[in-house]
Amino acid sequence: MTHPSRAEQELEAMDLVFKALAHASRRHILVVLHARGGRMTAGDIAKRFACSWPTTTRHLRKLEEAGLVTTAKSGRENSYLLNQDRLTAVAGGWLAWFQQPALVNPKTPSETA
Amino acid sequence: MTHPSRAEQELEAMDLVFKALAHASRRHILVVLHARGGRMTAGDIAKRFACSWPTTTRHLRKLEEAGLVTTAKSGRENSYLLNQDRLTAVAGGWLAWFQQPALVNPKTPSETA
DNA sequence: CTTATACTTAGCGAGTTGGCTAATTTTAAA
DNA sequence: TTTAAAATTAGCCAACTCGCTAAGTATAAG
Repeated sequence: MTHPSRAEQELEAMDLVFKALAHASRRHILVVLHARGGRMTAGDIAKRFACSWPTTTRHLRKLEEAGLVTTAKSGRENSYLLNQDRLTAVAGGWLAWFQQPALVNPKTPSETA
Repeated sequence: MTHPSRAEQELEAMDLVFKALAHASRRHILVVLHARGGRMTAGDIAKRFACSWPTTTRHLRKLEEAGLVTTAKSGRENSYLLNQDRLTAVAGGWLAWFQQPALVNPKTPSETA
């Protein structure tokens, strides 16, 4: 195949989102970013965390790769913008599955495969 | 300190849940489990996945440690039960944060620290 | 031009993850 | 009692994660 299908891209995208949410520091960054109105410079974010600035940069990179934040450079400052819609759409979308009733009968009499 | 505080326990619990959700196979197990009514044997789960049975067992162990499934042994079969409430409470609870308005003014004139 | 500021990139190292096969355990069937 | 089935545990290994420090880049200030 020459290119991944749309469905494969979405699965890959979802995987990046959940992997991004797997670390407490990254979840924390998103919360702080939201609390501060959805926009902060890299320095303001780094200042608020115990880990070193390069470590924070790498966390931000993963959030960016997952599409959960975008960057906007201006002068020598680099701002990060929360992509709230994507967070709630992807993670919330997956989670919403579990509000739905089950697809099949829990215990069918003909329990084939 | 002799024991972790309640808040620390909850943070630790949330971390286990999000780490459990970080792998596509584990998310898939939860979805299949829900679709089949919330209860399946280890064998039925293992059959539906490409990876080996021991690998699936380990995924199930992580889901169990996160409190997302519980086990019920009966004879030589081991059933896994979906803990749907915990999944939606913990993951959904964190996500719900982002439906709330921001805590502080996005761009206060006195941009201190 | 030189220096400081704001960040990122490079690269190291300990620890974790996730795949596998082989071996073991437990219970049911013959 | 022997054999088969269901599942887990043990242990190996390559790959990834995430912390760090040091070095580099780009822009603004002096």
